[in-house]
Amino acid sequence: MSDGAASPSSYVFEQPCPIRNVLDRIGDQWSLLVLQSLEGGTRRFNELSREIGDISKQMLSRTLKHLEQDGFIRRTVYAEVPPRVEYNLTGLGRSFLVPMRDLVTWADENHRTICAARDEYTARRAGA
Amino acid sequence: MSDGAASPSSYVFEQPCPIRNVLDRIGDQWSLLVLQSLEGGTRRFNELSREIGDISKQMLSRTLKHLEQDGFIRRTVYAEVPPRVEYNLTGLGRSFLVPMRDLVTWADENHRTICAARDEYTARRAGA
DNA sequence: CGGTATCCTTATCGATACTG
DNA sequence: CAGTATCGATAAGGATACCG
Repeated sequence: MSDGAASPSSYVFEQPCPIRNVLDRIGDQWSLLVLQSLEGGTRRFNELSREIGDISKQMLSRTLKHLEQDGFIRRTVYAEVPPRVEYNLTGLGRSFLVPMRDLVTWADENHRTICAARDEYTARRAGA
Repeated sequence: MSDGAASPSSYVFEQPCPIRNVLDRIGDQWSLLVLQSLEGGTRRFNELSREIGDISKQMLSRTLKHLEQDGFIRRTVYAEVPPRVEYNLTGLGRSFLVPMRDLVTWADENHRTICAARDEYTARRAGA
């Protein structure tokens, strides 16, 4: 606070906001799942597809491309037949998972409270 | 559920995943902005609208309803003319912002690296 | 195997007119 | 002031055929 820079939260409302720029990317349906999967080690395209389960090839492809583009993951192609492509986390990707894990933990610890709040809200509307 | 159970990340792939259920809600375009704004204290509808700037009335209304429904914020109606409605954070909402702030800080600290990675990716595709 | 291109359906969102 | 209802544009997403 007292150091020169403003706190990060002070400019989340600015129009090209760097924080929103970053968070919007990983806030999508699939990025977190892919990252979690890769945390378990190197994975190939179809391994990821099977592990995540309900993701389409297109979305997996896009998500991987985005993550690679942002430097979260590394894509390695082996000149073999049949072709082999491996994905794994970069240091950046790994470092991202640190604060992310706290948020996941929070969600885990509070989802019951949240569900209860939703039910209560619904009940109030119905009963009122 | 958390006691003695597997780590939260172990069931992010399950179909009705509580973590995704929670994170999908606050991962939208506006929830975080509204929460950040309310962190500054009690706000009224049009105050939020002005502070966030580029949000439509409809989206603000929906976002507020979702956040209220999930127990992140409290909506207080005063029986006055003209009508006055105030929004503020609940304890749950406040507690959510703790891990969220770490993620925002991470995004703030790493957005340059990410932008550089994006540029490099683009350059590689163009130059290759 | 590891994707991309295409088609089509559905969800999202902004603008705005209207209500209490 | 504080929203809700309706409409239309657009983007996201799934299914799948096809390519290297």
